[in-house]
Amino acid sequence: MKASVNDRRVNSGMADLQRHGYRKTAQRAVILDILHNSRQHMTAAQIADAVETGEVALTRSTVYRTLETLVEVGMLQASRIGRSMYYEYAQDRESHHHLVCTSCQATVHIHGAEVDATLTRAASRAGFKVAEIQVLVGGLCRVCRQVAL
Amino acid sequence: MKASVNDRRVNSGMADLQRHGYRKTAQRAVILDILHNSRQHMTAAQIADAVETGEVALTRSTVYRTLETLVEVGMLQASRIGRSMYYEYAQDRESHHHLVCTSCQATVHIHGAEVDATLTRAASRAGFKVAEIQVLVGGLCRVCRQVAL
DNA sequence: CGATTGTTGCGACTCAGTCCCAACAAGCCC
DNA sequence: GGGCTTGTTGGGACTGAGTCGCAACAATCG
Repeated sequence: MKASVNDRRVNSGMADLQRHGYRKTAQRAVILDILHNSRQHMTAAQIADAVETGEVALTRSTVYRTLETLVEVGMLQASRIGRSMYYEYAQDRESHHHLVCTSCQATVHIHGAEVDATLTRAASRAGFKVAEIQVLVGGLCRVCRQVAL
Repeated sequence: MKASVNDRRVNSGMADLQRHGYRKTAQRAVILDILHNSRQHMTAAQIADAVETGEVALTRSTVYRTLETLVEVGMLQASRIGRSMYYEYAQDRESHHHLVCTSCQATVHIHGAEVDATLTRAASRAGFKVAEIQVLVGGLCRVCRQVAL
């Protein structure tokens, strides 16, 4: 099926796109929609799968390119976990990091402000101007710790 | 050329291997040697290239497997930067994180203790038992900042 | 509505690993 | 020192996660 901007699902506030000189397209709306509704981070592959079950089809390259531009305009946040990037809808623009259970993959957010400040301080002592901070904590969640006993 | 444990280069202190029930092999010695001499972290691919210029040849799978076991016995430290893992000789066992220049790829270490403590505290509040912490700070190094002006 | 130019689809390609299995070689015992 | 056992390696196929080039398409502007 061909995608069109006139789909119902669109209008989730894609004005940010236009402000950055990008066009509003059905594909961008669909991906934003999926991430917005899922309320959790997803890989490009998961998003592609989610799209397939919908009424609009988009290719892998489009998924990747779209995610990139949506991150650029600030509508999505990206973070790397292991070999793949995960994307989530940028609700609160506040910095957060991820805590991932190595056993069940459960993920929780932790506030990033304090860690970010410490890292930024250390970086400037080394003469660096920080552009991005990636933090990932792996471990056993409460439930998996119980099971492991 | 066939590799043998009788090569000169071996004996860099592979006792750790045996303590963990692993055998001493020429391949393990070569990789350890390269990382020890390079004094910087390298990807599996870089290590494979470095090996090729030497007198012993080892395959890609061996490089990956060897890196894995050397990390396991604590002789190497691994950290992910972008899509690939980097390995470095574990000299000081003290925790450190990486600061990478997004322009020239220069990398410097920063002490990890403080950040690790903050993250560990946050994690236990969330019920997690921390197993590993990955931190990566990207930015512009002093030199590249000058150039960018 | 028509022209312009940003976007998408498609397929080929790369990079970073991972996996399997037969050949090989450390380490142990005699 | 010579076998035997079993851990290790080589070689090659395979996978996951992207990336790239280009022609077809569609949002936006006038």
